[in-house]
Amino acid sequence: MPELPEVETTRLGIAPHVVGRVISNVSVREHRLRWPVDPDLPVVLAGQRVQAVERRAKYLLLRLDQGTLMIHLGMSGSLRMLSAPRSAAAHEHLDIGFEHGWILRYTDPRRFGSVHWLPGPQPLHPLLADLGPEPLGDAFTAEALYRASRGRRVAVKAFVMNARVVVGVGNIYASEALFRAGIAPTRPAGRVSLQRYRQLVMAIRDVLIEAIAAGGTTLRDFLDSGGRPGYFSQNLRVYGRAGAPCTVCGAPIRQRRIGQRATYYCGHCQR
DNA sequence: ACTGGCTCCTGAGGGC
DNA sequence: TGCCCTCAGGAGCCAG
Repeated sequence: MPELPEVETTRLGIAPHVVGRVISNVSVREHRLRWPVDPDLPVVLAGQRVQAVERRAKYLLLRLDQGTLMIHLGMSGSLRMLSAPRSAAAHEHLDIGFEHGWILRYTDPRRFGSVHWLPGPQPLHPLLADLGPEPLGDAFTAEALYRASRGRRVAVKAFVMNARVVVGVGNIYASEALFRAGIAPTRPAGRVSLQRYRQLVMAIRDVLIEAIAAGGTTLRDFLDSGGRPGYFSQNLRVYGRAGAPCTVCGAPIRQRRIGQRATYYCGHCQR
């Protein structure tokens, strides 16, 4: 489900409800996520105040008094704010209850997501250690992409989806950004010019910013922390549009698999 | 060092 | 209505 805009939408949605609040009780109904949830989590979290809600890549980072709660939503995860207790339905694996009565509820049918407790002030968890720059930050530049891509034969789409290159570019927005930049997704990363990487960097930034402004993309089931869908799906130009006319030239949008992921593109506009 | 392929898991949708 | 197959917004891990 979530790509970076959906994670950011979630962050913006939960922060006003939890920052400054003290955790009163935590219940874990299902420990078997991508990695097992620490059985001591309820004891560890109780009594701690939330200082901030940050994001690194697609990881949500809840900064608490004694450390960081690191949450990944995987492919099908979501976080909801509940204003009062409500019995848990299937796949609603974890609740974080606060002293003001609200509950942060984690749901994840496929259980590809994760919840880690990182004790200490500035934890550098192994999962965060080798991540590339944030796509909306200053370190994400065409020059850096160009340099990192020389000699690489991997398809440029797989290249920009590699979290060591740049984080937060998932399957939907990779197709969308490459379309906007006019670059064929199959083109080897090492055979994209600096000028075209400039186009791509701008396109990635634009598409992510627009998607965040629209509240993310709801394809099947994405709902934000208040239970509302995102509206960016109305702005998708290629993703999920196989056979439909290109919005620029009218040629049918094509679909193929790159790196085991569905990829959409215009064979006429993208070279 | 790269690259491609596999894997975790549940649910939805299509074909028959 | 039911069964079987394919596919799904992530990403860590492994063999070659």
